[in-house]
Amino acid sequence: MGERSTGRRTGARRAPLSRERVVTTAMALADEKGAGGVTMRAIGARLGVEAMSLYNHVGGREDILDGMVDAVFGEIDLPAPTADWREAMRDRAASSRAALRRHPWAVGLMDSRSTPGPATLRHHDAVLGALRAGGFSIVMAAHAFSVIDSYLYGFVLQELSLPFTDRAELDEIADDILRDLPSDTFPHLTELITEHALRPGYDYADEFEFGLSLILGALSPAGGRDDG
Amino acid sequence: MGERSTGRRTGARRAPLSRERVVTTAMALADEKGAGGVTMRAIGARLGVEAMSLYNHVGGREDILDGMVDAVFGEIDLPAPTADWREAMRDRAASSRAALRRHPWAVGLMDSRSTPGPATLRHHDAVLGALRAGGFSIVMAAHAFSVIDSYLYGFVLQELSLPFTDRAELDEIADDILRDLPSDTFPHLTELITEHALRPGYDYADEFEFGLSLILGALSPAGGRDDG
DNA sequence: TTGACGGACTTACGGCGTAAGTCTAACGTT
DNA sequence: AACGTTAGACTTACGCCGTAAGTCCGTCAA
Repeated sequence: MGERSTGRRTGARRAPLSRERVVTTAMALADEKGAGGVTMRAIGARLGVEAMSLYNHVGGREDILDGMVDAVFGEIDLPAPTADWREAMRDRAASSRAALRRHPWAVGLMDSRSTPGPATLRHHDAVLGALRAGGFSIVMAAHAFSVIDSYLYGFVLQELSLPFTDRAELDEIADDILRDLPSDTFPHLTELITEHALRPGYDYADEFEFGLSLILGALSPAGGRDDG
Repeated sequence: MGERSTGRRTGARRAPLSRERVVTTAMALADEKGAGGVTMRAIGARLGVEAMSLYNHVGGREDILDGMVDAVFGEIDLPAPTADWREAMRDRAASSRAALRRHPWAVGLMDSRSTPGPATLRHHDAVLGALRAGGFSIVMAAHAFSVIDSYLYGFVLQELSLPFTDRAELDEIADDILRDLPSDTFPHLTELITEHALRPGYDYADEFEFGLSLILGALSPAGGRDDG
């Protein structure tokens, strides 16, 4: 049993594991192979370690997923408390959307996770702080937080579940749908596709701005629909 | 090998399988045990059949999940084309939210599914039709559809990922958070919890109405922020 | 009576998360 | 230098999972 050594010498140790390294590796794996690629064995392989060794540093798979979601919140720029709450919200929305698009698995993970991590809590606290600094009462800040975040997450969710990723795929899918349907089965859908989505400059991502402006424009610290 | 019979007699046949029966059973399973409970073996067991028999009627697990999502869309009341587009949108939002809460696994499934089924297409067509009937142009209808649905899905997503389900759990979680934190680590979060969420009548579900009214109020066929 | 065939059946494979137990190299103490 | 402790890796094993492949039987048309 002399060949039991795995090849490493006493001097050439591998970097020590840690919860953070495990979570980071899991994120890289998810970015590359999708949420389904995150398995204990795959993470271990990346780190040059057996799956079971991970249990010395994390509580299990669920713990890793929690860590991943929290890490995504950690990547979002915190809004500063400023009088211009609209700009603060706009910046935060852009930063959040960028993070969620960078890690497309994050939205899907969010709805099954219920214990927020420290970065998540810090993020939420900063958003509330920015709204309070903008003159919102506690109740109105809660309202504003809820609308903005709902819109943000919902938009990204839809954006990510579109059956196409670039223009070529859009054209292909549109053709498929139009060919299958007798053209008047779903007249408004057909209309939308032919006269809007297939037009040269169309990009669903552009819709984000419209909705965000609509919401931010309608919100005000006073609670009504006038400008604050 | 006489005992090979599984007990059924020639006369007492079991109801024949079908894609629809498989999907319906899968939904019941998901409603009861969560999305994780939907396995080929579990569905088969419910139907008194081995897992592999399901493959005679569905394309595989993914096909079943597609069918489940489409079935949820099928449960949503279709908006009628009417001049009062705001009421139509309000009714549809309520019906959608009810369906998504009845089947909490649906939102989580949506983001991994990219081929919409017939009920989904019909639903989308009806919503577009209601907006067009309300006077929206194609482009504005696309805008309106996007904001409303983003808000809707995002709200439900947040609602479902709350770490509590009823008042007692809220109190417990709130206590946990407040106890763990040195009270000024996340001052605005602390403030929100103690002075708002722990108040007697608080219920996060109430936030839905605020955001929906804000969005519907700000929308108009003309595209501006005035009333249509 | 016979032949075809739809649909349920069994078996098997590779992969999953993780419970349980083992082995080893480094460290603090003597 | 010798020794016990211990952290953190390791192996093994269990019961799940989705599904590819092949078998077997009851029904029905001819």
